[in-house]
Order: sequence, then structure tokens, then C-alpha cells
Amino acid sequence: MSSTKDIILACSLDQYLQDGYRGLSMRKIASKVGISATAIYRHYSNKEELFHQVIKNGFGTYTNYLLPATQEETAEKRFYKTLEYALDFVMDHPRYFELIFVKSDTKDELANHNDLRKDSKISFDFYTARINECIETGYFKEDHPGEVSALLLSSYIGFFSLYIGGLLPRSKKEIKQLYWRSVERIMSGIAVDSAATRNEIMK
Amino acid sequence: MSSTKDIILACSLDQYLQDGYRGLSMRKIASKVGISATAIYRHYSNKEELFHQVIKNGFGTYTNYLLPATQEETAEKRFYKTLEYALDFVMDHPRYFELIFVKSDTKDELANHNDLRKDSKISFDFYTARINECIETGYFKEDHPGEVSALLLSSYIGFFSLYIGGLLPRSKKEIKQLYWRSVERIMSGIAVDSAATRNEIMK
Amino acid sequence: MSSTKDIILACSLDQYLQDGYRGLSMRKIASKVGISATAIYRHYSNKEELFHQVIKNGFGTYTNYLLPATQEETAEKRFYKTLEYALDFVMDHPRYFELIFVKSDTKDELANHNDLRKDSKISFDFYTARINECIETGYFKEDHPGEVSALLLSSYIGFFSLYIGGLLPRSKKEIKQLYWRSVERIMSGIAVDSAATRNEIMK
Amino acid sequence: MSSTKDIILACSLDQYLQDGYRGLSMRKIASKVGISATAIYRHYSNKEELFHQVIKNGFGTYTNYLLPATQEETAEKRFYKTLEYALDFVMDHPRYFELIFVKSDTKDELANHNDLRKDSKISFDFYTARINECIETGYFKEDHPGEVSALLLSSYIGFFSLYIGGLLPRSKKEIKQLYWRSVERIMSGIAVDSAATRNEIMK
DNA sequence: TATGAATGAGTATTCATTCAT
DNA sequence: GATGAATGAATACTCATTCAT
Repeated sequence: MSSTKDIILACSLDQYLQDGYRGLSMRKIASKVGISATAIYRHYSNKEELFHQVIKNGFGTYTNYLLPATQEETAEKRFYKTLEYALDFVMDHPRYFELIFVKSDTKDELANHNDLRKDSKISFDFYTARINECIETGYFKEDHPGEVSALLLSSYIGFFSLYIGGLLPRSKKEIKQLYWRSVERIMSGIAVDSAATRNEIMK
Repeated sequence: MSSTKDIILACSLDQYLQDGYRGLSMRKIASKVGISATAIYRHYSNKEELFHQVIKNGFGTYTNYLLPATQEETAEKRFYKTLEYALDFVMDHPRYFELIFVKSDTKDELANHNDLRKDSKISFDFYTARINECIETGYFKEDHPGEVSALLLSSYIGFFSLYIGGLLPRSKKEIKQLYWRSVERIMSGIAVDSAATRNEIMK
Repeated sequence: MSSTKDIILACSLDQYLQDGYRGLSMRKIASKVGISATAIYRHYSNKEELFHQVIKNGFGTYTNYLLPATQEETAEKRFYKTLEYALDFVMDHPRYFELIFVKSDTKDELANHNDLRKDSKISFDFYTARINECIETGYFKEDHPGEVSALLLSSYIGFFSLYIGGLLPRSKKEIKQLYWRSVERIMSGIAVDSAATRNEIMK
Repeated sequence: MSSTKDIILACSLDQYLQDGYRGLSMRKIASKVGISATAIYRHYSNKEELFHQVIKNGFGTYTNYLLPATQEETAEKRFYKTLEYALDFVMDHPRYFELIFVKSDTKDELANHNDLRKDSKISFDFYTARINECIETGYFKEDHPGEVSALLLSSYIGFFSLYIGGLLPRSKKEIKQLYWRSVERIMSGIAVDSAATRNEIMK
């Protein structure tokens, strides 16, 4: 029971995922839907509103990838499943990933629309909640959950941003393995333990 | 003694940093420079070549920020100075950072132009070289330098991508402090040591 | 009840017949029609398609001039009526004649579009068919109909090409008479009969 | 001892012969010559004057092909050599042929410039002179030399116009043979002799 | 709900030409 | 003789949007 409105949205997404923002024109969308360009205005008052919905859907999809992680039994497993599902998401929908995490068009939207900010915050809070659990169970060091969450999300976004941009030229299989090795590095640290030395140098 | 050619370049950058790629039109650039739109073509054969130069300048600037790090005395200091200068760069030129690390327009350029790939590779190799030194001096754990480099660059890009996108709403001062705390976390790891457990869960 | 689409076509023709291909610009056409330049694109997807239609109309008109010749009773009359109608065509629509027989723009179109080639072939085949009849009835010498057709068409095109170009500066009436005298010459030959001599010289 | 002026002319010709009139731009010519676009204006006051000279050269070349025919011993041989050299010309320089016999740009020039008309008249008169000779020697029927000349030139132009336009798709060798067969047909006529019948039908 | 027609602003780019040097 | 800088008009074409139906 998908209304024309939904079909327009889906095709906009399609079009965006295929050609990027520059390929997202009302006419192309309309032709993909099979209606006239002007018909879109029946459902969305202008391009901005339409694109707004597209982004909203993007966040929704991402969230739907993550949520099942909550069904795992232990905090540790919930944490790792979250990482795994986030990996699945970017592997399944690389341009989706771009849409919500990389594109500046999206960031402009985020800056101007509170509802999208809320959506985007969900993923962040989801990470934070998982991390919090791990700290509480003693699996993670005592730390500030939000900041750890920021670190993990940063690494995730930066990592796949490089990959999608072609700056980590590996096969899908290799990139997955590298992803997990990177996770492991963040878990255990890359430096031989000498926090004292570091503090001194870092001032 | 800046020639028109240089002024065009500077204004293109300005225009790009202000409005993004969508706002980068020959006419707008020209009006910013104060010449006719067609006069640009005397200096750059087309928009692509002009944008290419803009990006090239971006990479150049970034590289110029990093290079002085090599003058430090020890591998550790060279490593931390690299991180510090990278921080300076993004603080001084946040939209520049976007230009070379985030914008997909740039990635398209990278995909098609070997010279830019080379430029972009420099920063990666620079990181790798610093890390390699730290491993050799025993300051870092034995590890694959390129992969550690990828992790650090990922975190850097993702972190400031979030910040610039407004998803880490902090003051300049706070973000710098958070940056260093994140570095420290990567150094020492976020998990209580139990690699065995991790391996089991992560399969 | 001529739609805007038809008016555009007519004005394109007008514009072309007036200024040649170099004067055939979307803007000029639009201003002639009395609509905005972009409105044309509602009806023709681009200049090429529009010009394609103009040419197609040209061939159509030409064919419509010739066809009635088939209604004559004898092969001879059908042949001469064909020549007469071809004359009428070029007299009524000299720039039309140019469009389909002279302009290299048209030839480019012909080279790239099979449908136009088909249209253009019609006139040739029409001639050939008329000639074939005349050979069969014994009115023409035994000969290769296609080659005779090529000769007649060549003469026709070259003759009026010269006329339109102003290199045969005569009145309309005079040019018609000269046309028929030229036809007569082709019919009966210009040389005193001495094929043997010719063969010798021509090797 | 070719001055820059001559080189510009040669390159304009080159450019024209290569890309047609639409490809004949001052900038392209200049780059071909190896000078700046504005330097052309030292030698030709504008594009029109330059193109004028190009056409003039075209006629000159054509004439140079024909002239040696006068050195034959008999009127008949001079006539056939003329036809042969005209064939050579179009085979050697098909785009040249186009320039002076087909292009409407040239015709516009002819219409506006007496000197070109004079040049163009030379070829016509040359034909006429050859034909006149043949009539006087009794090799051709008694006839109006100028009109016979027009017929021959018409056939020549139309024939190769079709060939160059791709409407007589034959090999170079075949087209030459067809050319001579067409000449033979014009010599001896295509109709079985029955001028009376013709006169009746043609009224 | 939807369409077809139309618009005006905008896109990159090419061109012949002028002018100061 | 020649150049480099610049211009203004023109090119085809795309776009989001409006309006009458």
C-alpha cells in the first residue's frame, strides 16, 4: 500500500544513491516515478522538503540496522553486534552512508532542522548507551561514555569515508577484516603503555 | 604582486568555502574577482581545471602544515607534532579540511587525476612514516604501520567531520581538548585488557 | 489548429531558410515564435531533434511534389511529369531544395540517421523507377537505371545549386526554359555520334 | 619565402578543409599557425576578409588543375582532359570542391564580392571555351556553348555533391568509372531518338 | 490528483574583436 | 609585428517552479 508520495521518496533516494546530489532533479525523479515533474509538488511543497524526507529516511534505515543489536544477551555482545551491524549498513548501502555521514548537503539540512538533528543524535546515543553498559559491566575502562562514543563513531565515519573515496583500495572482504583489526586496536591501544611519557610530551 | 590568475584561484576557494561546490560557478567567481565571466578562460581552460587547482592548493596547504613536524628531535615528538599540526590545520582552515577530506567532488577528482592521488597519498605516507619510527623505537607496539596510519587518519577525518558538521557542538577550546583525549584513548585503548574475550566474541 | 509544436517547426524552417544554419539558434526561433527559448525544449528535446524534424519535413514536401506523377498514363509522361514536378518544387521552395540537396548540415544528418536516409532514398528510387519504365517501354536506351537516375539527379541538383547560388543569373522564366533545354540535351546527347572516337580518347 | 600572412591563409584552409566552416575560428587558426589569435588582425582586418581570401585560393587551385588541359593538341582532347582534371581536383581535394561549389557560405561571399564572381566565372568560361572548340570542329552538335557548359558543370557539381554527401556510396575507383560512364551518357544521350515525341510531351 | 505549457534565472563555454603594451 | 588581458554577445541547455486546466 505505497502511496505515490512514498514512491516519489523511494525514487528520490534511488536517484540520489545513483547520481549523488547533483543528479537529484525533480524532472529525473518524476521520470523515474512515471509521473510529471509538477505532480511532485502535490506531495512535497518543494525540492528542499523532499530532500529533507530523503535524509530522514536515510537515518531511519541506519537506525533499523542498529536496533536489533539490543537483543543480544550481554553488554559486550550488544556492543560488538552494534559495530557489526554498522559495518553491514555501510557494506549494503555505501551511498546511504555517504548521505547521512559525509554529504555536506545533509549537514546543511541538519544545521537547519531540529528534527533531523534528533534523528542523527539517536545513532550517537545508541553507541553511547552500549558503551555505558560496557563500562558498567567493567568490560571497558572507566571513562566518559559520550566521548568514547564520539571516538568510535569518528573512526567509523572516517574509515569508511576513506574507503568509499577509494583511498583504502581493498576488496570488500579485506576491508571488513581491516575494520575489525582497527576495532581491536582501539580496544587495546596502539602504544606501549607509558601514559606518563605521553602526558609529558603532549603537555 | 598577485596576478589575476592567483586572484581567481583565491576567489574560487572563497566561493567554494562559502557556498560549497554548488555555489562554485564561473559567473560568481568572476563577479567576486571583478572581471567578466569569460575572462577566467584566459587563465584556466575550464571549470574543471580551475577546481583542480583549488584542490591542489588545498593539499599543498595541508602538507605545509605537517612538514615542520619532521624537525623535532625524537620519533615520539615528531609523531605528536604531526597530530598537533593536523589539528592546527583543521582549526585554521576548517573548510579546507572539508575540501580535501570530505567533499565527494574532491574524491571524484582524486579518482580521475593521478597527480592529486599522489598529493593525497603524501599525508597518508607521512603519518605512516611517523608511526613506523615510533614502532622502531619501541614507543608503539609491534604492528602494521600502514594500518595504524589508516586508523589514525580515519579518526582524525571522522572526528573533525562530525565537528564541522555541527554534531560535536563544542567550543574551539573544548574540541581541542577532546581531540587530545581521543588521541590518548587510541594510544592506551578503551577496553580493559581481555583480548581473549574479544577474540571469542568477534569470532 | 496548429499547435505550438508546429509553429516552432515552421519558424525554425523560416529562420533556416532566411539565415541558414548559422542563423538557426534556439533563441532566435523562440523569439520568432513568441515564446521563451526554454519553452522549445518542452516540444523538442534538443536542437538536433528539432533540426531533424525540419529536414524530415523538407523531404516530405519534396516527395509530395513528386508523387502525383505516378498518376499519368504512360511511362514517358510519368517521367516528364516527375521532371516537371521537381522543377515546380525548386521554384516554389528554393531554400527547401537547398535544405535537402545542398546543405552539408543535412548531409551530416543523413549520415547519422537511417530514417532520413530512407526518406532521401525515396526520391532517388522514384527517379529510378520512372527510368526503368522508360527503358522497358523502349523509350530509353537499354541502360543501367540506377546510373541513369544518378545522372539525372546530379544534373538537377547541380543545375539548381548553381541557379540558387546566383551563378546562372536568369529570370525565373528563363531558368525554366533552360532547364527543359538541358533535359533535352541529356535526352539526345551533346556530341555528334562517334562513340568510337570517344572511347579511344577516354581510354 | 612564405610570410606569416600566407601561413595564416594556409592554416585557415587546413582548418576549413578539416572541420568545415563551423570549425573555422580565429583562435583555432591562430593555434594552428602558432601565433596569438589577435596577431591575425595584423594581416586580415577581420574574419570575413580572411575567409574571402580562403575562397579565392580555392578557386585559384581549381583553376590550376584545369589550365594544363589547354596544352593538348586537339579540341576533343582538351575537352576530355578538362573533365579528367576536374575529376582529379575533386578526388584530391573533396572539401575544396565543397568549399567552392557547394557551401552556401561561399555563395554568400560570391553574392557580395565581384572579384570572387570573376574567379568563379573563369571555370565556367573555361568549360565554355572547350565546348565552343568542339562545336567548331564539328565534334559536338551545333548548340549554345554557354548552355552546354552549364549542363556539364551542373552534372559535375551535382554528381560529386551526391558522392561527397555519401549518397553514392562507391569506392574511389568505382566513382571514377561511374563518372566516365555518366559523361558518355551525356555525350550520346539517354533516349532513343525521338525528339518529336519529346517535344510533344514536353510542350 | 495530475498534467502540459511556459518561464526566468542559471549553467559552462565559444566567439570575434578591442586595447594597451 | 605580436602579445596577453579582457569584453560582451551569443551558444545550447538545465533547473525549480508557477499556472491554467
